[in-house]
Amino acid sequence: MSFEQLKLKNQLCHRLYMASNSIARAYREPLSELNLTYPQYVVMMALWEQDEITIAELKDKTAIDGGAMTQILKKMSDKSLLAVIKDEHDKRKRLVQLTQHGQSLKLKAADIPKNILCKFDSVDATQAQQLMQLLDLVVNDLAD
Amino acid sequence: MSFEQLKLKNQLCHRLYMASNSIARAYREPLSELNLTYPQYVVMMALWEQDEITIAELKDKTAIDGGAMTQILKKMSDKSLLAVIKDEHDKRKRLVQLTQHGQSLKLKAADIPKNILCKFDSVDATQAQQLMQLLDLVVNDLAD
DNA sequence: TGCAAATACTTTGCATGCAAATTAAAATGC
DNA sequence: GCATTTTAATTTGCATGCAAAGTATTTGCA
Repeated sequence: MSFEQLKLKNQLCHRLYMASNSIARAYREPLSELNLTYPQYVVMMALWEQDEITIAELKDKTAIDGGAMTQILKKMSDKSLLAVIKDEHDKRKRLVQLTQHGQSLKLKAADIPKNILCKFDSVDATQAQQLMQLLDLVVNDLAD
Repeated sequence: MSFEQLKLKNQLCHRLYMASNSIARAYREPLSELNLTYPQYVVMMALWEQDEITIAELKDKTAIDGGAMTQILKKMSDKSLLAVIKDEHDKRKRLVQLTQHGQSLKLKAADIPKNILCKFDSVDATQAQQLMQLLDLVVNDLAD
């Protein structure tokens, strides 16, 4: 038996593993200038779109794990990027709110996506769109 | 300014992040039956293809970080899946060798890829191929 | 009304991913 | 030949990703 199905070159999962790590690595340098890790940047993007949302909503938007989210928000709060405040209507919930500093960082981050995209010599805009659509299918099919 | 480029729905990186985590999560259950984590499974696939290679070659094939690789190999060695032996020709190098147990696990793993693939209701074989090709472009463009 | 079940988070423990520092050994260069 | 550089791994420290257990509230319902 050749076990073709077990060869690394045929594994979609391994491609995703490498691509995800590669792109996260590519963001590392530009994000370090903002003193942000990649997941922290994802949280910031979510909050720049909509501020003052609950932790649960933030988890939905970012797909970041709950256990990790607590730690990430704590570190971001320590850096005065945001504040986590109680929801008076439902004391189980907590609201996440950008600080002035957190809001102002949006301007500094504005050029990052462009600077990453310019590294893609072989992938044009159409292919990038196509790639995102295919990835959405994968994510949806694997969702519970 | 709308800052479209900072919206999560436009981030290829976030799609990759979610897709990679999703698929790794999908492997978790079937792999737990083999007592393997996902990166350990990747190491096994590499060794099933070619046994008795150096750690450096294993890193190349798997794209697993060196620091992590040492830990992963130690755990796999503790589980008697493989052995790490000295290379007598070059004492800097170490060779990784599957045990009988490690080799025999290949049969039990043979059905895993199929069982994952059947979760993809929306992605046919052609799209999966296309997706892998696009991911290869991304990885290559981001390679140093 | 009162209690079990569901929610929203936090905490804990384990397994990476990654950068940087360290160690050991081999290859180079002068 | 020998010091310098390069290569191969390991070690260390930090930041997640994730499952499972724990805590505090709120809902649902009998």
